[in-house]
Amino acid sequence: MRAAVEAFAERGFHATTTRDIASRAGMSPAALYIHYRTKEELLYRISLVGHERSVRILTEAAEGPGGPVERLTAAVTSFVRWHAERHTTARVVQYELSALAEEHLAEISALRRRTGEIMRGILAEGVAAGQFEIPHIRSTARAILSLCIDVSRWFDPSGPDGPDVLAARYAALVLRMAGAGGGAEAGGAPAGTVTGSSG
Amino acid sequence: MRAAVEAFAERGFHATTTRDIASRAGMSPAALYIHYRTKEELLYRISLVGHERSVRILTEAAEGPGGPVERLTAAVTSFVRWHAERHTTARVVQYELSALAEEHLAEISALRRRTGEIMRGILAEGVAAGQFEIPHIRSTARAILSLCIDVSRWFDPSGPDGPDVLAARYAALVLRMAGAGGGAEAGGAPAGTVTGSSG
DNA sequence: GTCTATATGGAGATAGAC
DNA sequence: GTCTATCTCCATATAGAC
Repeated sequence: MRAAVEAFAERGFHATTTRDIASRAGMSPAALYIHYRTKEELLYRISLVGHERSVRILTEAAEGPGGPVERLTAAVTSFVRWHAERHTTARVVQYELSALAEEHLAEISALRRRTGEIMRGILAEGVAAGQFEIPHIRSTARAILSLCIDVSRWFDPSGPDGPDVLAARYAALVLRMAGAGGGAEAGGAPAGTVTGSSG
Repeated sequence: MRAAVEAFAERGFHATTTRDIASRAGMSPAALYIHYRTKEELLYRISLVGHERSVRILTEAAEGPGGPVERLTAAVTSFVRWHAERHTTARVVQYELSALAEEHLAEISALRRRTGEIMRGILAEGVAAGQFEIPHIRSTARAILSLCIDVSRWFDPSGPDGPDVLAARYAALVLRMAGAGGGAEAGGAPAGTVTGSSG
């Protein structure tokens, strides 16, 4: 499975051969079929684990300590960090959906809808508490998730910023998108500044 | 070429067969090879045209009328609109880079670097003019472009929001990311509100 | 559970007539 | 510039010994 993740991430699902996966795993091509019935099932397993992880990350943030600001910060921080640290896996999880069989895609799509719901929940909570100012929750939630997901497309581990730095910067950007920061410190305050306590 | 764009967008480059492209174009498979030497060259042409268009869109916005706020708004609006309206093409342009031959990828990469430079220029101009407040220009520019590009991945023409509505919402989000809006109207003002005149 | 060997199908690309 | 017919290669997946 690790070999398949690497190969799919490098070349894409369709450009990857079962021979490539097998040789990375130190096996013969035939040995793969003991563990997975088809190449697509291998992709499905990878995709399922990754999507379950995404839902878990966001759920833990959404139910975590603190108020909406802390929860949104936690959600973006850990979601971005995962997409950066595990950009290889994430790339397969996020960009190879069209290669899934129909019934597998349906199952995965349900998990993806769940991530949208969780993000909208965090934003709505913040608006209700008067801590966010968001003209259109649905679009904003989608934009935030889009921003996080796309990290896996361009992230380069040899680049200047590591996952933690990137995650912090993105969390600050997202707080701005959500109109957080109260009415007092706008414009002048550093984007990293966060109101509220706890952690 | 239009047939190839459609096929690549639907299935991905590697999953698309030359027979599929040919039949969409109402040709025999052999006829393709009169116009393009290989399937990869077809992708390269599509990618090149798309990237040149991206650079042109951003350049026109960056050199357009008004100040930094108007220019950033114009850049995001037209860039997002293109990724939504032409999401089929954009998907191929943005997500099939790994299928390009080495020398073609090098040429395309130069154009992609150019888009980053243009966006950083707009942001730097705004910071210098005191109209943007941006802790880290490079990351912010990359995030803004990432946000726009990723539109082509998820955009659904049958969804509730058309390209124009989406573009306007994204422009408003991006102004927030840039810390625009002066120091006066923070928190309370609708995200669509823009300071500055001209147009 | 792994191997070697292979069945089977379909891919990209070309030949040569028109 | 387009066609039909086809070459050649390599893909996924299986068979059967160990």
